Amino acid sequence: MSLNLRAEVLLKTLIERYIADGQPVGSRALARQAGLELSPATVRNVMADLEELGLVSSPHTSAGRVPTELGYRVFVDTLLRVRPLDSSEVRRLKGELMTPQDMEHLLGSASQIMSKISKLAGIVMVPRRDEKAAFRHIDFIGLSGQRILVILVTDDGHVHNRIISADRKYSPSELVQAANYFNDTYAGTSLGSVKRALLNEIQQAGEDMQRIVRLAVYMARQAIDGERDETEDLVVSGESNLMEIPDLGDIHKLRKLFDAFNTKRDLLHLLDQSMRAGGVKIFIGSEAGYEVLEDCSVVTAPYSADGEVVGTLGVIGPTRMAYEHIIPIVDITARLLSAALNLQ
Amino acid sequence: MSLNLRAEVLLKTLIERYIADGQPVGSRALARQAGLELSPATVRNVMADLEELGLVSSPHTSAGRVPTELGYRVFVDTLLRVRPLDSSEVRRLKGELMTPQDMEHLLGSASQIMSKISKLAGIVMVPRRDEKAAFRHIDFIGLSGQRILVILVTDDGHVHNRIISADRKYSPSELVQAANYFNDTYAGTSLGSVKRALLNEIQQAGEDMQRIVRLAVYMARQAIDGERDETEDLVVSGESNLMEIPDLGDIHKLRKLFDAFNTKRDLLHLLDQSMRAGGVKIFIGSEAGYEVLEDCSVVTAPYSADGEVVGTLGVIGPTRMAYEHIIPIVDITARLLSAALNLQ
DNA sequence: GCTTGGCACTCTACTATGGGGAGTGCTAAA
DNA sequence: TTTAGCACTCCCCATAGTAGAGTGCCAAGC
Repeated sequence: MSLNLRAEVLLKTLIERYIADGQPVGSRALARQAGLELSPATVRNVMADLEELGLVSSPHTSAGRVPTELGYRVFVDTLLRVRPLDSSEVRRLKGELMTPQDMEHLLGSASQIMSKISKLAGIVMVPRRDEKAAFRHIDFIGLSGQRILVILVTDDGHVHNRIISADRKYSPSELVQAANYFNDTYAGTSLGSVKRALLNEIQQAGEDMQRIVRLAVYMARQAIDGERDETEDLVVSGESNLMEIPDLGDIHKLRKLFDAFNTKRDLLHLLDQSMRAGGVKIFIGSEAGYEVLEDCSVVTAPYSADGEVVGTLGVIGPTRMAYEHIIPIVDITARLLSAALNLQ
Repeated sequence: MSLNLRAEVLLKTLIERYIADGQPVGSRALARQAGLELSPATVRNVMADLEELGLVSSPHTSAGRVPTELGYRVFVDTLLRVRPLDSSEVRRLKGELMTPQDMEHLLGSASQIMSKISKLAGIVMVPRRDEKAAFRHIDFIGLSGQRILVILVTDDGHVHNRIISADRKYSPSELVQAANYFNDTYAGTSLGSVKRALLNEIQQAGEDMQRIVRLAVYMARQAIDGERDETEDLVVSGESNLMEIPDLGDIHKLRKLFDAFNTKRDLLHLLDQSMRAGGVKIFIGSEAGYEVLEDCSVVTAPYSADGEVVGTLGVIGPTRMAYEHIIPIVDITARLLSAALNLQ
């Protein structure tokens, strides 16, 4: 794909203009705005070339031109100059993310602040509870009947709790003993090894194993293995911002998008994809391969804790979004979130 | 307001018909459907009376009649016969709510199942963390730097955690001692008295108070007093169902409604109102006094734990909703949730 | 050979116009 | 009190016409 300078300038101008007001851009307006001293007729010739290359298209014969997904692609890859973030916005981001709070709130704040500044929807993937995370502390607290509240704390400051039904009622002291055994034996070990060790213990100990240990093992396994609730893996904010965007006017498509926010599966896959690559990544329209994201773009960036990438965050909006503004928002938010997490 | 039998039957038929297909109902259709052997002309006379009473209105001269808010009010208060829930739906509700799970998940399930069965939006108010709730257990876990993770468990099985910054770094054994002191001294006391006792201790102990106690007091106060996060007081599900309802077609109004779901304040007030009255309560359109709920109705019912009302749940949908179906859904869900909570 | 002005053409958006249909209110008769 | 009849109103929809924007192409100009 070889574009001469003039074609590039015109494509860039066209897309900027289209992003600004959402109307197809005609040759006259483009000629005036590009600052190239060209007549509309010449611009029309160039447009014909760009159309042949699949970078622009026209909705109908006598409308102006509109960028295609490929056009946006070329734009963000080679023509776009990102605009550094306002210092006031940076301050706002820092204010939200640099106040000490636990991970859950931190991710929520990140999502919200992105959506507020971008006026689009913010998404943050919750880090997978890694098998590498170290076990730190467990508590067993008896509730009524045979129900027991298990609280499991991992080294990254995550607190998981789950209610389980035991085989019988246990006394408070039994529960404390069980917890103590556990905390003494496994503190600092990774969850993965805890799990393996538990399997061993169960197999070797057999019948003569102390009941209290068996209880501890049983409960902790439930807490560690507990199926992950996929709907809690993703934090979404500002969805309703998308309702005011005329590009996404079709209420049925919008509904599907909102369902995707609730289901979360597809979005998680998408975010997962962008975990590998460092830095900001942009998915334009159907590129991502998800039908619901038609007419939408997703700008993502991975964030890290302790020097290791643990998740991704981003912004979802219409394909026609102000990329030069959104990209630094996502970028900076990812950096600040990483910084905040590294403190923990 | 005196309605004779015939007028009542016609009003009831009109509203049922309007709820079913959303079109203004004409005299001819109404005469046929009401089963009263009346001519359209007679029906027209009755309609004129009902219009005078403010129970119906017509969008324009030659359209049929449509119920007003007042009409709906009379309908739900005096004309409506609720339809008992399908046994399959009851089974579904029981299946969701009778599996053991902690309160957080329970409320989420209740909200979701209501929205699924009603195909509208489900809302569940999270019980206020009552000062009457008893303190059960506290844990202090050191994180990096001076950050400490406080885990507070109350008698109702609620787990609160919060990260606080201490004045210096504390060793694990210091933290364990602090927790022990705390658990031994206050277990079983209500949060309210804990708070009062803490204030006393701080004032009396002065300088000679053991540092470890002071730490415990400080941290626990932070955990107990911690400002409540209003956005976590309400669980909303199935919002996107509302996007498919033609009555709420105006995207701007819908947007405002969705914002209300996110802000949650107004909805919480509304739910709070209906806590006092027992049983199902219905708010029709602007009756509730919230602009965003124009064209919407809210069906609510309080739920209880240990014989005391602790919260409210409900369904939000268009004014033109199938009340006779929605009411039992909300009613039964509230009962089942209460039952599930009483087990805890 | 690229650029430009000119021109015919196309397509949309908006407005005006005019039936067709549904439903009403009113009146007079049963 | 109920009913049939009738004139009237208003919406909905299809049709037609117009103005405007923008295109593609051609031929002339630099």
